[in-house]
Amino acid sequence: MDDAEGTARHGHGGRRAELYDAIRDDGQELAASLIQLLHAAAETSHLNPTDFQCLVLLRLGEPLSPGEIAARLKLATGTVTSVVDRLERQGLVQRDRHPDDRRRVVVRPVDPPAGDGDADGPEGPGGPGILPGFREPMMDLHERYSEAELETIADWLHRVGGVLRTFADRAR
Amino acid sequence: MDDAEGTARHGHGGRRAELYDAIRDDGQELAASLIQLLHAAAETSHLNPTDFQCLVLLRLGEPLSPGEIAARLKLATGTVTSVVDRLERQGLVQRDRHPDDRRRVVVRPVDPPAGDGDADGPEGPGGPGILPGFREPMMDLHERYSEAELETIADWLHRVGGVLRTFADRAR
DNA sequence: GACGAGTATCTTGATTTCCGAAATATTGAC
DNA sequence: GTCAATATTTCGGAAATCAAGATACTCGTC
Repeated sequence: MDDAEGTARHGHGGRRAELYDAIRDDGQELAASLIQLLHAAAETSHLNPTDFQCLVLLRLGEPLSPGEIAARLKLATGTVTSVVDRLERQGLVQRDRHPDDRRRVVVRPVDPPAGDGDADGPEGPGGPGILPGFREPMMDLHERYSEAELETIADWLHRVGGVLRTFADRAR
Repeated sequence: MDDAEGTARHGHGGRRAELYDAIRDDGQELAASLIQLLHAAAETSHLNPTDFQCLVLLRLGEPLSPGEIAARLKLATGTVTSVVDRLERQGLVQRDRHPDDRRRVVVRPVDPPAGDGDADGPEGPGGPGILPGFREPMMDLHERYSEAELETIADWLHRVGGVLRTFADRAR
């Protein structure tokens, strides 16, 4: 079904296949880099990988309950208690009881404050200093592209995110 | 690079800023999904997160020495010995001595064979079944785009990979 | 050739993290 | 008001991780 609409074998359609491969290879390389980055960032934060990843999840998304964290990180619920304990002890997160359902606890990141690390302006939602110094090179990179191209990139990113989220959700 | 310098404040240049934000937000969401996916995939592989991430690194890149793995994953060298022991015991990697420098060991993934999980054709270099069933939705997704757009995406992915790799390398 | 400095991997014992199951607290239905 | 259901925490044991020392190999120098 690859060449479904017929394009993949359209004379010089090999170009298209090349692009698929390039995107896949670059994507994999990027994933590998991300893994290493995850550990490097944890290291510099003086956090163990699990605690750090938990914190990233909270900062990049919405507040989560311990049970949710356990499900997403595939940890035992008891483990999450320890993780949140450690993060809370360091003042990085905060436990609040759910207003409606008081057996629930919501874990919220604390002090998500100033910018992306190299910017001091008010940062966007959920985007605190996970990766200090990352913003600038990305801005530089994006200057290379036209508005239309950025449109394409944003669209693609959004859709890939959807695919990945579907995958992540399915595994629960 | 088209209207390079002055565009970000060009009357309705707000559109550009919007796109920057969208790319950042979607990118972060994607990173969060990737973290969850990492643990889910480890779970289904019956591997602990560290072992799994080590395996991914080996499969997605070139064979690495234990010392290299330790540096990239920020682990003690002794830990890597255990990790590789476990992976080797399960037949997932293989230790080879370096031909020239025999105190060195190179860890190579074993049996990287058939496809991406849902494809049976010969898979590309280093791209075994890390994520079964991922190929198809991605192919479907990419059919939405023109060749020129794919060109843009591939280019962007490649360059972002470069930025991330720089970051990962710097932390060593 | 053999010696010593330098480098890479592998052991070992102590510490930390993680899991699994039972205990506690709260809700919602009957 | 009682009881089943759900969510979090506690607790002991197992596993993974670290730090430092031991071992093995290479390379430059004599």
